[in-house]
Amino acid sequence: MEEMGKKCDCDQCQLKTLFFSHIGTDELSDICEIKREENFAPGEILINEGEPIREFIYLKEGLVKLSKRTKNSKEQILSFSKPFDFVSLLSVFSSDIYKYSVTALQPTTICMINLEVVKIFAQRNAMFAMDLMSRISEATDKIILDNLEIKRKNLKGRVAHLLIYFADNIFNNSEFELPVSRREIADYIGMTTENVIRALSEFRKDKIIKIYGKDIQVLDMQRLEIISELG
Amino acid sequence: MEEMGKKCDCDQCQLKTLFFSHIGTDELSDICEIKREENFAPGEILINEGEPIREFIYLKEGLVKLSKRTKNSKEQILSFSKPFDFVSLLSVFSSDIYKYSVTALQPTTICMINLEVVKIFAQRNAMFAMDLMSRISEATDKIILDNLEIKRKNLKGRVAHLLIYFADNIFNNSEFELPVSRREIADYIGMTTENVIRALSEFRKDKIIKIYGKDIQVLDMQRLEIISELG
DNA sequence: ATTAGGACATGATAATTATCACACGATAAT
DNA sequence: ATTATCGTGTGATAATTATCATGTCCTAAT
Repeated sequence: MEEMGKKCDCDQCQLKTLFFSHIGTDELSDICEIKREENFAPGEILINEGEPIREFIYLKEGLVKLSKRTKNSKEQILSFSKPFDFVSLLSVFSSDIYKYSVTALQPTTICMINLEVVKIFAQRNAMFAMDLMSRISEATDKIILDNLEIKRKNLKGRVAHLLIYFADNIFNNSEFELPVSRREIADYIGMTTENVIRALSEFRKDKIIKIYGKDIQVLDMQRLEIISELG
Repeated sequence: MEEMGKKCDCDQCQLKTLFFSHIGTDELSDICEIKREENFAPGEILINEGEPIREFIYLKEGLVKLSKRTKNSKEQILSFSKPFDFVSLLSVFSSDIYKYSVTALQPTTICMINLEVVKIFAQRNAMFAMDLMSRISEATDKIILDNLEIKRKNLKGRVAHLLIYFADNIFNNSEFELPVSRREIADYIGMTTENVIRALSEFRKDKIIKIYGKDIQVLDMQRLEIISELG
């Protein structure tokens, strides 16, 4: 968790157009002055469930998991998020404490702005507020739709779904390094670790994927898609 | 689906304070002029998945289900909503077509306002926009949290969870008439109809509930809660 | 160097859930 | 009146998933 960025490069920020598109250049430099950038190594916790929400946070770079702890302290994973799928947005306007934890899975950079400042901006600039709303809706809609998809599949279908998700949405490559453990996959799809491992092993035996530890190579995407669809 | 309400009684509306609290009396009478009220009988469809979103809709009275159709045309139920848990909000700002269907389970009254008008209000009145955001976040947070709860439970725990939900959140009574079929319960908790029936039968045999068709009487709420928690 | 713990892996067995078959009553359609 | 359909209900059996046991490999801690 290392402090960064004194210089104001917000106008260079790739994310600027995404949800600051309705903020003028002068206002943007104001934001630039007060924003803070932070880096997190894989495994580091960005946000801890139960903490008060003080900052508005968005993902600039990296990959994170959103999770929640059950009463018997097991972890349930809600979603994985990359830049543009926002993070702190979820509970920001419905609660004053975080309902979910956020943990880095890959080296991650976030940008933080004091929440009160964002609220003032939103009150002054309705188009900005509308943009925020769209982002909230999109992020939560994704989570809800994805969870529905997973719910209707069986073990193999769920694991296939996840592999396709990483290949197509996160890495844009049929070969990638799993950024999560087998247990995390289990916590996400709602099955046991053993069964996740078994499903992966079967995919390997059926020559649908190759496995070298965390490295996955999808050999037969078509079959994986069929399994995800019918499973 | 019967047209209603010419007279402007928005200032009498119980919901007014909830999300129109930042709209002045003069603006409110403008809204009142353009709003439309509609009634739906149980089983009638308020919103059909795939339809364009033209109206901003909120529940004034009644009970609805939010659902989505899978590719093999099975129904998945996302949530049940009563007034204050908003409805059309979900996809309103993230898409221009509805991603979910909404169906009345009990006699239901909705209030509709042209979406463009609402957007103009939101742009003019930032506090109103902030209120809207809170509502969206709350509604979606509820769905996400509830689905997580269900995910970690087994068959009996899920059925118990649903019974408690109806008793405590919808009817405020340990005795109530199920507003849904056994199949709809199954579509909600992600199990088969037969197993939902079996779970209910077992609760009956164990004297935890009484069943007269759709009428349910919870005899032992404590035991039901234990089942919901541990199940 | 040794120990402890965690991630990955596999097999055996138990528990849970789905599927199929059948039945009955109510209701809608003709 | 009769057929068809749907919701409810139960039992038998099959399929799926969880649990428990065990082992290996790797890494962190001492």
